[in-house]
Amino acid sequence: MQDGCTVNLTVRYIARKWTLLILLELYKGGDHTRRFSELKSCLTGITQKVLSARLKELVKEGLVTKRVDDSTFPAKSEYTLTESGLEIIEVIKGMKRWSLKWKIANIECGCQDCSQCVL
Amino acid sequence: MQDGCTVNLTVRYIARKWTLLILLELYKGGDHTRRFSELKSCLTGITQKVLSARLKELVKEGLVTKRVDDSTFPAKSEYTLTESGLEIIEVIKGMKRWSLKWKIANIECGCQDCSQCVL
DNA sequence: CAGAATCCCCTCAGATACTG
DNA sequence: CAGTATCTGAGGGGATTCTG
Repeated sequence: MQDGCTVNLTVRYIARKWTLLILLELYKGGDHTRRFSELKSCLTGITQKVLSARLKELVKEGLVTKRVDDSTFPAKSEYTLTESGLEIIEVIKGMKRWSLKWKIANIECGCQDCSQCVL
Repeated sequence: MQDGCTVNLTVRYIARKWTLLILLELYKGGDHTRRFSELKSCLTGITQKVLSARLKELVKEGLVTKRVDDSTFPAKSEYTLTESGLEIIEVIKGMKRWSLKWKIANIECGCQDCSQCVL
């Protein structure tokens, strides 16, 4: 399986729909932390199922940690970027520089992670 | 469409199955050039249909140029990395460093683009 | 609030066969 | 050699409903 190559795997991993956007939202949050509901409302159009699945994947791969506060009801869930999560943001910044320079598909982009954004 | 974000688009673009592997094969070739049949035999398991489709996409987005030599029969087709193609390889190197450090899914990887490879 | 469970659609990629 | 055409299956993601 050539699919098994490390770089390829990583790229395919973060390219799953919504994954990169979730990472960027966490990066923007204070302490690189966001609640489930915050992510849900930031990421227009995402479904709970997908958000939940992506977060679970990210936790599993160590890019994000999860903390549940059940002192209150309903319980709150907070998700935070880990060290590896922060480091992959740096790689993504490099990718962003490339994409702004070369404009895949000449897309005019007006949303969060472009010229004016955090990256 | 949050999908429209530049970085996200770029990542999803090169994460299509085989795309990254094709770029790496071209990078390894002399003058960053490879023939269709060479790519076909290097990339074990790829079908002509998919190889053809990916190359067409890469040419369209300007990462690769195509040159046809029809002075002979059958005609030969050569594909070469462009400047933007070469630059994205550099970004991919950054991604590779990350993936070797953090090992997505703890995959043991023995193939071309890992520790011993060109990247 | 933060999910889990179903159902459904639809794209992507593989297999195969054909052509200039 | 370098593709194109057609068919098919698997899986990813959307919509909706239910629960601790």
